[in-house]
Amino acid sequence: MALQEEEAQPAAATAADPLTPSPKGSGRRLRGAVAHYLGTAIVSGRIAPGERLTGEVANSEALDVSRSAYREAVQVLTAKGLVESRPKAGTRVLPRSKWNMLDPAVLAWAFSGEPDLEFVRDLFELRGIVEPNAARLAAERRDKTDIKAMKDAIGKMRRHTLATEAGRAADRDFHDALLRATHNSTLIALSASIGAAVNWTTQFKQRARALPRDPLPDHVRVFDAIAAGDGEAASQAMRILVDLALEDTRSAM
Amino acid sequence: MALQEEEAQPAAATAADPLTPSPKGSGRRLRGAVAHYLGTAIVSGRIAPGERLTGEVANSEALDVSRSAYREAVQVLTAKGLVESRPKAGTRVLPRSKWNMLDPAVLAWAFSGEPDLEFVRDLFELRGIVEPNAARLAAERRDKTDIKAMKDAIGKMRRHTLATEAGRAADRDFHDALLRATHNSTLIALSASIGAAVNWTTQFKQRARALPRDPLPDHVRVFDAIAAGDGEAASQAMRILVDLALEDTRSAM
DNA sequence: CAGATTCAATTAGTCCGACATATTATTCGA
DNA sequence: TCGAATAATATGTCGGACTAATTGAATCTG
Repeated sequence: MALQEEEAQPAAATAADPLTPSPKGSGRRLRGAVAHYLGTAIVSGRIAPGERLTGEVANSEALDVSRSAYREAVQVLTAKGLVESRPKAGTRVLPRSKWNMLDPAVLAWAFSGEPDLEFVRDLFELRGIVEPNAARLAAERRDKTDIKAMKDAIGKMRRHTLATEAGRAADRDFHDALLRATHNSTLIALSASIGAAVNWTTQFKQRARALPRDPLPDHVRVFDAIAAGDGEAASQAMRILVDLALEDTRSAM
Repeated sequence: MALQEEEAQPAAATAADPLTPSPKGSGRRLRGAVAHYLGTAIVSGRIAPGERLTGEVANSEALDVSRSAYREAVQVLTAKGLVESRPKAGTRVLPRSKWNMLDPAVLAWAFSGEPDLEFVRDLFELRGIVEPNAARLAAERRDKTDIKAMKDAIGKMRRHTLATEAGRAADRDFHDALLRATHNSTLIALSASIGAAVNWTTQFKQRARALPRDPLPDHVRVFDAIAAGDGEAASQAMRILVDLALEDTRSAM
């Protein structure tokens, strides 16, 4: 039940260690680890909506952190709509409809374990709606900087395969650059969410050992249309790209 | 500079009172007031990206709150991507591209003052992309509960005008019910954001004394198409609705 | 006996003061 | 001039005490 056991312990714990900040030393801050622990517990369903989580005093000392750190972690969850705290009533998990599913951290928690297939479908549906339209806007508004960013991402994708982390990063960079090229702050805010979907998808396809298609040509087609300023073509190309990605992922499931 | 002055003070403060939780008593919690204060200060641009806000000790005592409460407020801002804190370096405002613009609280802060016209345009663009497609999905997936919720909202819209708060709430309810009818968790998460846009828009049109169009027929058309299960018609009707709303707002600016 | 009211128990909210830790900036030495 | 040890500084964490709000039960009243 402890957070950072004294030193090397033969990994004898029956239940999975609740908190281990990160491999070497202390990566993120302590409260970040607590937030991650509670966040994954909630998103994964281990603590169901409506349930009351243990009181601050008890829970904080069970996790072996100060009440201050624990509370700050809970504030983060509250800010993301996962829980709600009231005196005497305690801290309750809110219904899923209140959760900020598009928050990058929530997405990370959702994907840290076995992600819900239905949720992956939802994210793809969002991509299918947003990205083609975003591509159209990008084609109309992109400036030299945007084109360069996308070109660089394409170049990196060409050099690295999707099996490597660098390749996946390049993929994410491309979609990120595209969203930025729309110069729409709300779409840019969606970049992190869509990036998470893209990233997890490719990783999943890798894991399923099903990498039948080279995604590069699709991306190049989108890029060319945007660089040429052809909104309609960009939208069409992006729709195909997303559809194919969805198909690949579906078949890999 | 004080948060809650002893009692009735003749409002003699030169600078606007930084924190006054809410009219009667203490509506939201203290840290909520601090977060609101800092949040609006950042979103409104009074503290520009890259700037460093005053140290915790100094700032907390300037606001007349404990350092704990102040820190918890900062955690909220951190969770929403507005700031980033590191030891010795202090707490800096992050670039706008890192902000969770779609977070309900951030939207509320953005609309608490004079909202940025460009941002309103961005939100409308998002509506224009998301809502027609959402209407299509809603037409395909809605169940009896969804239809009832939308029907109720339409009924309320019929009874109250948009000049009243009840009318605006009904408008929001309709769009919220529509997004929920898609049964897509990411779109439901967008409901709060889109609702904020809808709400602010109608309010703005009211303020400009320009209420030329009765929005009810448009909404009814969307509802009928969804109830009938006609996705294409629902999408078309919603596109018209959003376009008209955008046009009205644009002319009111 | 049903309903409203008071009251006490519980839990989060706030406060304070101290120490630990991580970075940056500086200073010293090769 | 450059690099490494060092000091200063702001956040991070801790612990305990007290406050305030809310709930649920006991109690009083109609």
